[in-house]
Amino acid sequence: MIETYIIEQLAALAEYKTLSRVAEELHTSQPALSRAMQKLEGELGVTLFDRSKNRIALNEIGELAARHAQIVLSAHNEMIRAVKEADRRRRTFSYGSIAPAPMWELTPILSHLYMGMTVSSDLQETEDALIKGLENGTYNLIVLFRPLEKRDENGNALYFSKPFIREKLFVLLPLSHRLASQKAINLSDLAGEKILIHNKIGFWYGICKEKIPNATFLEQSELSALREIVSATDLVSFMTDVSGQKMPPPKGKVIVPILDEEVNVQFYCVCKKERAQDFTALFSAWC
Amino acid sequence: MIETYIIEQLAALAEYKTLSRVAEELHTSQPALSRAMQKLEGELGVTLFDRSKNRIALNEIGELAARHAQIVLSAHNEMIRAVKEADRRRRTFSYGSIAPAPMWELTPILSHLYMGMTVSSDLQETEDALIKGLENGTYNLIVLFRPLEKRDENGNALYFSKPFIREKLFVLLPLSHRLASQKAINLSDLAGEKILIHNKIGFWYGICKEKIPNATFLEQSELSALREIVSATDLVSFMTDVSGQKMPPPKGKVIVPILDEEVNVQFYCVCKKERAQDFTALFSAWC
DNA sequence: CCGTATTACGCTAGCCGTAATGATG
DNA sequence: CATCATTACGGCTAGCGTAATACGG
Repeated sequence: MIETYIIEQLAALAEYKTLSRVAEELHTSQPALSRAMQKLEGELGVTLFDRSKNRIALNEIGELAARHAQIVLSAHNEMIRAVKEADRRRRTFSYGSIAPAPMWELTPILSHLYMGMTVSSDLQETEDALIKGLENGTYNLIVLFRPLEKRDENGNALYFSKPFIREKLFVLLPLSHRLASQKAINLSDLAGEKILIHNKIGFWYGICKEKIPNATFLEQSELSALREIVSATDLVSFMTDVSGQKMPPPKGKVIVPILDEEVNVQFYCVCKKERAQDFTALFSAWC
Repeated sequence: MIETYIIEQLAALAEYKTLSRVAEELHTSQPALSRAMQKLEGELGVTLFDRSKNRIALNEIGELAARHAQIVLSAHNEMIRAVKEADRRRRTFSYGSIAPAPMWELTPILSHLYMGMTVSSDLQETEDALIKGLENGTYNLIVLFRPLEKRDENGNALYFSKPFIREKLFVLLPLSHRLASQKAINLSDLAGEKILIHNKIGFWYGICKEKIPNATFLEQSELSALREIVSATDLVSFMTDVSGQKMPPPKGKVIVPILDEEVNVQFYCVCKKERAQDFTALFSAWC
């Protein structure tokens, strides 16, 4: 049985060539290494080094041993990595969302429900990325804007979906805007406009770009900066009913509802069917 | 850094379930194991066990860790195996031969030339098995009955072949045999005979079976027993000029040369081209 | 109670670092 | 003589085993 520290030293010797260099790299002493390499040869009963009085070098078998040592160390490090990763996952509740608003609601609920655990959330622009994350265990839960109905070959549901909050998109227009007096508009009415938009709003971003022809989108990822620019200019921008509760809409703008069905959204919390019962407490937290 | 003995103990715990059982299997004490498992958790900073006061069991992450431990141990054992195997190979000169006679000559030469090394020789019936052994490193050298001319895609010779001894086959006939008075015969003349034959004579065995139609071969693998039976019966059998030097032919038999070219053999020592220079001393040992 | 895990405690084998030695270019 | 490996030596710690403790079926 070869102890790990010796395997590490052997691999390091193959890399750094001299004991003194290895001693520096591994923060130990030349004599310690000299002894360890002798001990290694003794345990194996095999000569691994060409030695002259003040020079040591791996021989052919020593090189072979060092390559194997590297393999052992890789397995060793992978073991540590995997265990720590598994533990980290066990200690964090991780979910992904297609839009920011559900995260504002869900994270406080989860933090309260799973006390002592870290709650981690990701915003993703596509459903596919979220489903993939749910499948590979990255997410315990995902938030989509539709229930997920996929079934296996026997017709059994693979996922459990639970309605969560609704969210509705509005457009913010300057008072002087040609559409400012409308009761409601369609996204297509904004064709050709210059529009200020936050680029970290999940699926909203794609929907808006898709449904408004020929618009120029001025992107901004800093929320506070975005609000300042909205206030200071006559540019068109967006808000939702949920974001309106979080922060007051800027003065001097008209808030006009949008008629498109795609931006009047019911969100759903989705988890794997077999884990649904683990989340009963969570799913009964809103009703 | 997790020392090997702890990894071994973790893997053993997964297998044997209780510390006391592991203590027996690994020839150590319960307390030593208890401490080591605590130390392991401490180093990883991860809880690996479900504990009650007098019971310990791997939890989910512990099981994961144990599976990885098994992988590390496999790599570890493979390292030791490979190094010892490489060392064993380095200490033995191994060659294969298509027939026994070259071995009688070659082994003494090699033993003398490579003093301190073990000389190991295999008798093989087919050229293919020998060439394969030369390619995969099992043999440093092989003895065939022809030079090996194979070349790589650039027309460079892959092998170096050096003529070795010659050997010629004779048939031993009882004085009363119908062919006993012939000066020489062909193998085909023995068609239909009952023939006593040693089955560990490499390629001779196949050649004889092939060239003598309808003969009945009585096989014997013990050389001394074979000689006794030859002496005591009127069966046909074989010898060669080289085997005749090793031991006197039995009395009461006629020794008749065989004319077939295939049993009048020039042997060749063959090694990989790139190793030919390692064997210059050997190849100049006969000339 | 017997089997099991853990804690307590003293021992010591083994590993370490410093210093000395020897060789080499 | 600067650099490197090895040997010598004393110190110390980490792991050991025994014994004691505690719990559970």
